[in-house]
Amino acid sequence: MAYQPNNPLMIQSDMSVLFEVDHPDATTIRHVLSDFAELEKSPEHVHTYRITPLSLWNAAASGRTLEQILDLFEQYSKFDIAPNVIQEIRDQFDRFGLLTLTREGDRLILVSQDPSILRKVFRFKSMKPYVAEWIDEVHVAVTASNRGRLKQDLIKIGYPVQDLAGYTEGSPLPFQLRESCLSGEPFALRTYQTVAVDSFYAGGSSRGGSGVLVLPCGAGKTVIGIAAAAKIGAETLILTSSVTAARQWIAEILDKTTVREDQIGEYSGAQKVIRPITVATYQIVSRNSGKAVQDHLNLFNERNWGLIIYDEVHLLPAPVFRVTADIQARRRLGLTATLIREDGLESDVFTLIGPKKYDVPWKELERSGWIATADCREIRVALEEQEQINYAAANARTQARLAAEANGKNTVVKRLLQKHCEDQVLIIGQYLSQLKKLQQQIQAPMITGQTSMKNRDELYHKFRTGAIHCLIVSKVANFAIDLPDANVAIQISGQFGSRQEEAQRLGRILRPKKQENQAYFYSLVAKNTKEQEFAMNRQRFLTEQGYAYRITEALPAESDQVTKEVNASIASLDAYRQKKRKLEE
DNA sequence: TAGACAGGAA
DNA sequence: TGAAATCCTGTCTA
Repeated sequence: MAYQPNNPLMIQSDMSVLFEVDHPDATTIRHVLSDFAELEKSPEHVHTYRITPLSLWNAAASGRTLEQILDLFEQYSKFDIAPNVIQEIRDQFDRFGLLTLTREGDRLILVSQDPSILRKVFRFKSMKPYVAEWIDEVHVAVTASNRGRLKQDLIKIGYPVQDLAGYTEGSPLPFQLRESCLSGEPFALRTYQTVAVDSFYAGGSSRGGSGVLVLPCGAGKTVIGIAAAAKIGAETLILTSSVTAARQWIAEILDKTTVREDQIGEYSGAQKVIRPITVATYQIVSRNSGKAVQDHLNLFNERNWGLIIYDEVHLLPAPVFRVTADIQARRRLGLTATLIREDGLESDVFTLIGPKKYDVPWKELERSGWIATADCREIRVALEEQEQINYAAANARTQARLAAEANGKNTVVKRLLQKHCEDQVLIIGQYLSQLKKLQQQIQAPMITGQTSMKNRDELYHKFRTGAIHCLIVSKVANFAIDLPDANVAIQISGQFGSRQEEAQRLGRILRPKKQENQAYFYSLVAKNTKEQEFAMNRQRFLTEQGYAYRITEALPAESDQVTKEVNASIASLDAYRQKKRKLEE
């Protein structure tokens, strides 16, 4: 193969891949590429991916073959590829499955077809304590209680192990999915949900049964978790990130399965009920105050669980990993919208919960109509003259804040509100002071952490029924799962470069719409500031999913007259809607 | 024996 | 890099 100027991929010897995204086959290429490489940068024309050992192992685990990767290179690479790159990919790819962990009676055996591998592994000092007995050249017995820690240490030295040691079945708890919800609506798994459950379970009792499923918000993670539990048919422990999420799980299980109310327990601060199906919060498990920690750890041994589900695995606190390391004999299912963790504990997810088993591309769901089509725009707002002076003089710490609170953003918000006066709009921001200021200017209701639950419910209700069409929300939007759906989101500031947050916020508006299945996501960014860099990092995840951000510049600030007109039009629209609603009732 | 509220943790 | 939200626990009131 020689130089192919029209091909879009450049694979470099530092394991980075440059990808020209304007290529006609970009969608297909991204689909394969994102399975074995991580997106690092995604500006307009050329995206940078990085191939890491972990990304290759995850690819191997979710069923990608080395041939598929090499075919992609063959077909689309601009230059000849340095042999060391191919070698490295082959090497890492082959490493997955080189070592397997199996069971023999109550002993765990580390197996390798190649005796030199085992010798190499146990030359590491950190590995020596695990040896119980060298059975022969290719079989080493290891202490069973260290299953989790052994896997962690193995991955640290670069040898992921395929865990085939099987699981304890757990106490049986047979139940089925209903054919219709309690409301009478018919209920059935969607095709991709069935595929997800099957790929989690695939391979039978030893191979299948532990891993992570990656699904976008709104794709029905709960339903998939429930279906997996039903398939296994054993007592199940579900760990969630908040009490609201826990209650939602309970409600969904009651709604969609034959499980009785007296079979489900909530284990949280409010009540600590352990039943065949128990839903607990991470908080209570990871909390360590005196003797309480022991009580909560016992939760894992309290019953003979056949499955442990980790909801929102990307939020899993480090202490829960420690507990999880000890319970490797139980089936584990991780659910998440993104495997990315800003704290870099991805390898712990890989070893202690399991490898990625299935990944639904957002774009695919969009095509089949399960989620709305999103139009994402980044609008760059110039700083005012005085702001520029302040910005230049400030230290790095205050610079970020100054950029986030740029005055010009408010004007843009007003203009967007005018444009979307027929839509349900969420305005999301990071700083309370900024949100308050905006609130004074546009007279829309606001929800923050301080807003009482009663007040929130009332506002949610009004927003859902359309009595109000614009809601300002603070960081509550990241956690509150009962936040109503909107079709327009305006992000006026965000937390540094959190990709995870960006994904969550977009997820807010992706639920399918009744009429036009179209959503709008605007991200307001101060021009020529740190915020522009943060925004780039934030958008990486969405670019990975195939969303293109269109970047536009805001027009110069407008007069107060515009503001007044916009306010008037919002007020009259609200009044109109209220009247219409009353008439309907 | 709930519910409200404040304070601590991470 | 820092602000804001969460959950949990303990105390007080009716």
